[in-house]
Amino acid sequence: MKITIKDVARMANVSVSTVSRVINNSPTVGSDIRQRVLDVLEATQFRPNAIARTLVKNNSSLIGVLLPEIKNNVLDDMVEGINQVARLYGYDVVIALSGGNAESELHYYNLFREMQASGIIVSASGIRDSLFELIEASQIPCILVGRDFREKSIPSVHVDNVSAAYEAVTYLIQQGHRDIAMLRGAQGDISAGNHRFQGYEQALTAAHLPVRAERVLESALSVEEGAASMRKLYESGPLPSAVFCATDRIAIGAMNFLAEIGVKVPEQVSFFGFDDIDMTVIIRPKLSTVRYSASELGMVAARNLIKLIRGEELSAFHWSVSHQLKIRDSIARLK
Amino acid sequence: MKITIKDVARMANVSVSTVSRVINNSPTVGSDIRQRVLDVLEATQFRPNAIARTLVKNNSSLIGVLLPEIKNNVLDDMVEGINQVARLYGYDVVIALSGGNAESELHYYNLFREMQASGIIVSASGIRDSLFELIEASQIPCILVGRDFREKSIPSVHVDNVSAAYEAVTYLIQQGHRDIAMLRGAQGDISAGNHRFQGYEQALTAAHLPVRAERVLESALSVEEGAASMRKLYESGPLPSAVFCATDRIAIGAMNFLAEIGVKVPEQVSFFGFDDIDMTVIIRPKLSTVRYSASELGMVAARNLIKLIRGEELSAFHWSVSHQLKIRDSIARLK
DNA sequence: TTACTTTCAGAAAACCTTTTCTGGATGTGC
DNA sequence: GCACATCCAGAAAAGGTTTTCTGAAAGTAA
Repeated sequence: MKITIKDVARMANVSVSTVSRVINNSPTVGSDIRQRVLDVLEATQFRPNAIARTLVKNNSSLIGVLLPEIKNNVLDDMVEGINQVARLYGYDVVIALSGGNAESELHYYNLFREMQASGIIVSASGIRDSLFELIEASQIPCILVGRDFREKSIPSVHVDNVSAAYEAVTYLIQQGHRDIAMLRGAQGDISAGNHRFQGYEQALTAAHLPVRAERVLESALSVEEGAASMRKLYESGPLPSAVFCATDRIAIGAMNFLAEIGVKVPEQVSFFGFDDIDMTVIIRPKLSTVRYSASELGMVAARNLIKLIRGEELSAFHWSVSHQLKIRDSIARLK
Repeated sequence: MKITIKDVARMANVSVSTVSRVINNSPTVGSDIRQRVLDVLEATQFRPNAIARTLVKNNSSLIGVLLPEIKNNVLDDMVEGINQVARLYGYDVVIALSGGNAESELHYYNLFREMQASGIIVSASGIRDSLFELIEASQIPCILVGRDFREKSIPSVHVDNVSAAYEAVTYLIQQGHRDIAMLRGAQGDISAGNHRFQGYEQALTAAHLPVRAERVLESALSVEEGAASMRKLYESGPLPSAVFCATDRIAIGAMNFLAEIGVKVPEQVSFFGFDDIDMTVIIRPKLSTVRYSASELGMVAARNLIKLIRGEELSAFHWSVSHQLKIRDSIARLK
């Protein structure tokens, strides 16, 4: 049998209202009675039913975070950032994992809605249009993370993927590379990959280099898929002099494949990654990559979501987080 | 203004009870009226308030998962496993991240309690005694994962860390190693590390080898800490011929440190890891390690938690999940 | 037709809090 | 001693849903 506020009231010989007032630190209760209630509270280890409280207050103080998966190393830091500012403002954050599955995605988004979450943060890699429509239709505060959605009607925070990719590829060009391939994310699935591809395109074009379709391969984000894509590239003709990868994991898989067949990095092929996960400095050669702060991503998202919840004015509708190139050992300078 | 079941009832010209019955597929409503309600439901996109429902049903169908962090690669697979069976049985799973912080740990555990979660799964690495007492005191179904708690009163599922470590270290001994160091997790913090250390001790003792305190170093679970511990070991005297590490991440960090100072693995020092994360086959030499199925861990936990929730008889109180040695290139055979 | 059962929808209670409203007791100013 | 304000605690309403209870209408058997 679960203990309720009624039980506490009975045991302390006061009304339920009084108990509630003590729990919520209302000053309008005498110190002797307050102490009596406090004692019972302590003795019973009573925790108020948040469900009932949310119902009457019509406010859950809950922020839902919807992620596709967590293997992706950057998400841990991001959630950490969200947690940090959310807790500061008195919100709790709970996470749901969609497994990258459209049905799950909708299910958990709706769960957050039904749980009366105050707001929702959606990690946008892999997000489907169906979820989009739902977000736009429902009036619950929501922020997208990790994907550049300048064109859309939902506020978002992201790395400026286009610029970052542009800078990375331009660096490769400056090092003398002319035949630069790209291992991008799957076309429809991850929009960050799309934007990184745009940056790649723009950099080549700006340098009057051709963008050749056979030099651009799709790959899922995993190490294994990176290796598979690299194999395809290898088998399809002469090796490019450099490869720009949509994520570090793809790059690591690709480099590993080359190592196994005896191709030397960076002597024969140079590599550029994206994300700066911890393994970039473990593998040999150390991977050059684009670094950004995932926790900052989370903090900006949480901060603005809370503004949205409170009905405050937003300073902007889309924010980006700074990035920088980390040049390490995976790039050869061509004369 | 939020739309409620009352609004739907009014619009369909029926009572709220009838709407509720339609939503919950009660057969006791005529087909013409049902259709009328269904139409309004469709038109309004109404979602019942889960908060109110939980309050009256006294059943949330929610499983809370409390994790220290998610950078640890195995947790993703574990949650995947939990999700899979939970959804099968009609439960939703939400995750909270404690950041390995005692206060957060209690906070989120209590949040799950207050949210009337049907059950809770706690990933036990890093768990504090305060949380323990709380779990034992509250009568809400709970299962511990990832740590061997045979001695405790809370049901748990885990890898048999003692045996697995015993087998790994015994393998090293069979390969001719006599001076085997261990990089274990921090003493109090991670109990899996404790049990893995026990296995290490037992294997040495069984082979009549001494367990020398200066050969056992504590290390947090990260790559960076693994490197730091290895540096300490290196500076404290002659190198051991083999190192058994409590996790792959520690091993990877340690091996990387040796690579940087020019010590050859496995020629000069052999390595054994634990977890079989994806990077074990990427680094050179490929790391020998202990493999187990994290998703199985999650599935067993979820399955038994649901039994507990339903009040069914448990087949056991502690379960273990199978493991196997993955022998790769990080171990030299000594003559 | 009568008496009875069956079908189906509405009324109302219940779930557990918070909060407004009410009113009794006490204190204050004249 | 009276009018009034102040303080504090209890009563009750509210929040949105589910479910039991009730009862009207329709159907069935004699």
